[in-house]
This record gives sequence, C-alpha cells and structure tokens, in this order.
Amino acid sequence: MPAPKFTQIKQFIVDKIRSGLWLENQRVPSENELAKQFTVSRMTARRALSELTDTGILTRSQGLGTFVASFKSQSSLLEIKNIAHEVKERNGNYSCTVQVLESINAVAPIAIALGVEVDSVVYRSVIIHNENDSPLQVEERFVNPLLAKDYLQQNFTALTPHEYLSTVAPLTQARHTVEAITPNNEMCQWLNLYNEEPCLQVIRRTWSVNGIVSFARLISPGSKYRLGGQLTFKNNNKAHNT
Amino acid sequence: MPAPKFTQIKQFIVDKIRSGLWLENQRVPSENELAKQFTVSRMTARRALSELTDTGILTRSQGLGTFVASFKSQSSLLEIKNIAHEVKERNGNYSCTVQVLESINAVAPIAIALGVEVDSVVYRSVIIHNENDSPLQVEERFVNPLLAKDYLQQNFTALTPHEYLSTVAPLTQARHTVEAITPNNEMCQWLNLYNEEPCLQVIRRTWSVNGIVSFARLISPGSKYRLGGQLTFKNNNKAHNT
DNA sequence: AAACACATCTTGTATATACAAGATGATTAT
DNA sequence: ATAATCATCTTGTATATACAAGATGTGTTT
Repeated sequence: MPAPKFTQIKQFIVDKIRSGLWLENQRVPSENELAKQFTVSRMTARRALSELTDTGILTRSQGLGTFVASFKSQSSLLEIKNIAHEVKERNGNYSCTVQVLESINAVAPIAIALGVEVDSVVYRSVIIHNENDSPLQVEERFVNPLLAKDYLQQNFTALTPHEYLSTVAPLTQARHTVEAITPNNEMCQWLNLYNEEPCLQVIRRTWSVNGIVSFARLISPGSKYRLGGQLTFKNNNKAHNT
Repeated sequence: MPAPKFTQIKQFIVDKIRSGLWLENQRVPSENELAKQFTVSRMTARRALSELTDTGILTRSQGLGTFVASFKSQSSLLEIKNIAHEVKERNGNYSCTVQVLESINAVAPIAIALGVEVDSVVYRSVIIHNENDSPLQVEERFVNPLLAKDYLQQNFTALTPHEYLSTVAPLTQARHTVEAITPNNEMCQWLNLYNEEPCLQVIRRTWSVNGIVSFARLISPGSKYRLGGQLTFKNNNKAHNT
C-alpha cells in the first residue's frame, strides 16, 4: 500500500527544502500547478500545502501564493517531559520518595501564585525523583485544597501528583518558566549535593476551570539534567493512544 | 462577516473543553453528528475536528471516534526567542557589543560539534547583548568557515550572526539544549557578575544542506533571564508575513 | 499622467459524493 | 458455546464543483 497522495506531495516539497533547492521565502508551486504535476485534484494538492503551513514549514497568502517559511527570528521549542517517562526512555531505573506531605499556611508568594488568601491553608508535597537510586529532581508542589481535597491521602509512589491532579480537576492551561538558581541548604541535602551546584528550576502552574490547581517547582542539578529540543524539517508523526 | 463555519465548530468544541463540560478522554460528537447539529457538510465538520487534532486538543482513531486529548505526561513546550526581539518587545533599550571576532584552531569538543577536523581553522565570535546598557546575554559562536567564509567581515551590530548565517546558508535544522552552569571568570567579566551566579546556558546547533553551519552558546545570568512557555486551550492564530 | 474597470491569477470556504478501512455489536452457522 | 459473517458505525482518502476574496497586471477612460 503506497503512501497517500497528499503525503507524497508533502514529502516532495519537504525534500526540495531540505536539500536546499528551494530557499527561504521562495515561492512554491500553486495548488493548481501541483495538482497538474501530480495528476491529483486541487483539494489534494491543497491539503499538502495546508498541512505544511500548519507545521510552520510554509506560509501562505491569499491572492499571492505559497512560500517557504523564513527562519529569521523564528522561535524554537523545548519540551518539558514527564520525568518518570524520561528516565524509563533511557532505560534507567526510576524510583521516587515522598519527603514531605503536609498542610501549611501559605505565605504571600505561595498564596499569590495559587490565587488564595495569604495565610490560608494549602497542601504541600516534596517528592524526590531518582534515577538509579540517585536523586535527579526534586518536585515541590503547592496545591489548592479546595480543588483537590484528598491530596494528602494519595500514594504518590504509584501515581505522580500531576497524574492525580489531572483526574480530579480537568486541566485547561499550563504555564512554565525555566531559570538557573542556586539551591538552598535544604535543596542541597535532598539532591545530595556537596558543594553548591547551579540547578535548573522549572516552575509549572496548572489551571482548571475553577482556578489555579497547583504550583510546582521542579529542581534538578545542572550537571545531571538538561532540557532538549529540536526544530527540524521532517514530517510529523501523529501518535494515537486508544 | 461572521466567522467561518469550521471556526465556529472549533470554538464550540474548545469552549466545552475549557469549561470542563467535556473531560479528558471523553468522546466528542462524530463528524456526522456535528454536521447535522450545525447543518453543515460532513467535510466542514471534519475540518474542525482535524484541525483541533493537529493542535493536540483532540485525538482521533479510525473506526472508534474522536476524543478529548489526555493531559497525562503531555510534554509542554518552551520558546527560545531572538533576544533582540525579546528586549524590544518589553520596551527595553537593546544594544550589543562585539567582544571577539577571530579565527582559531578548533580544539576537540568544538571540532566535533562543528563536524570539522581537530585543529582546523574555525571562526569564533563573542557578542554581548545588552538591555538598557546592562549585559543580558553572551553569545559565543563557532562557525564552520567553509560554509560562511565572509563571517569575520560582518558588522554584527547591524545584523545578528543568526540572521547573517540564515542568508548565506539555508538552514534545515536546529537543535537546542538548556542547562544550568557555573560561569567561568571570563564569562563573569563579560556579564558583569561580581560573585559566581548560576547561569542559564542554551546551546544551539544549526544545520544546513552541506553540514553544520555553526554552534552557539547563549549564556545569561539566572537572575536576569528565564525562558517561558505556555500550553493553553485557545485557537492558534496564523500570522502571515508577506 | 492618473484613475478606473476588468481579466486572471492566487488562496479560502463550503458542499456533495464516493469508496476504503478500522472497530463493534448482532446475527447466523458450525 | 464458539466461530464466522454481516450490518453499521466510525474516521481516512480523494475528487469535482462552486463561489468568495485578495493581489496584480492590463487596458481603457478620464
């Protein structure tokens, strides 16, 4: 069974660009030209062009034509993956230990980040994620008790906090920031760091319909952890989980 | 002029999910059901479902149906933007100074990263990017001289290295890693750091048809710079630059 | 020379139709 | 009871057609 026609046309265009034959901002054949060239209908040629436009490889302009997208000042993307999956992907031995699971009174910055009143009760958990029994990441999480009231009763060695929270409050949004920080004493102990090593800190806030569900700090030693990402000119594979 | 029909259907679906009425993994109406409900053709309803699938909001499975995508272990994305644009976007005063512009003999790690022979000649530039005359980021770049032979003759205060390289060698791929590092003495001087502050380091390798064009280290003090990103449930706006 | 109208290219939206192919449950035959 | 068949739902691919709307050059008129 051959590849669908629109896929063949996509591949044809991507190859031209990858090989450098078609340069940035250069015009690509119109829908009608491609349709004639590949003896397909205009709608099929259109589908190839549209999908490549959606992935950022082409840009289109009504009345003008279709062009190879420009790289200039194009923003690239980095992935933040689930740490347990990441460890398992590289065949590491994943484990985690729950260090703290408590309810505290929120000081101002925490309260503001969670959208609750200062000094009100919030839940806090600290979990250490290990790769081959060596600490790789500390996850400190503050949770809005109104939106996840059974949080403290969970067994987080079985289900990660993020997975649990996904079930109790449907998430609608997530925001991240990444920065380099100096770990404090407590953090050095958790991460088993002798000297103060710079750490990568990811802050993740997740939102549901009813407000901010939780607020997490993911801290990893700079020598052990890095974020990766790439921007490439290949067909995107659509994965389906049934 | 009202919004196109397929957009209205997309909005309808996104609203249901955002409001929490349709939960993760829940089934959404089929193409035929939506077509009947909105009195449009099946192809129009299909377009709405397909586009939401491409953006990761829905998942589809032939023979089964269409479902609200799961958040579980979903990887989120961070943007790496052009630093000059970033400064200008927040109304800062952008400037840059060229510290180093030379040709050197590549030591092993540099040569390997560039895909050239050890000890062969490569170009090196160090540029400091300032926001309001205070150093925000150091860009150290190693360039393959075969693919950009006029690199040393450029005026990088007018055109950034990345922009220049885009014109001489069509880029086909880019790869990034982000990590937290301790700056060395030289770097502290460039960044005007008195005490050793953790820094965020982005390493960017760009590829063209003929090989690796350049290899850049972008280093910013952790207190001044962070990467941000969000994952949200809104319609994506397609911007077109003519 | 400037302004207008027109033809013609482009992409964008929308429909109707046809068949392929995966999943599922009900029916039927063994 | 088990297995095979079938009908029917779903999504996936592909085409032909129609009109809308943006961009551009070519005449024509003023």
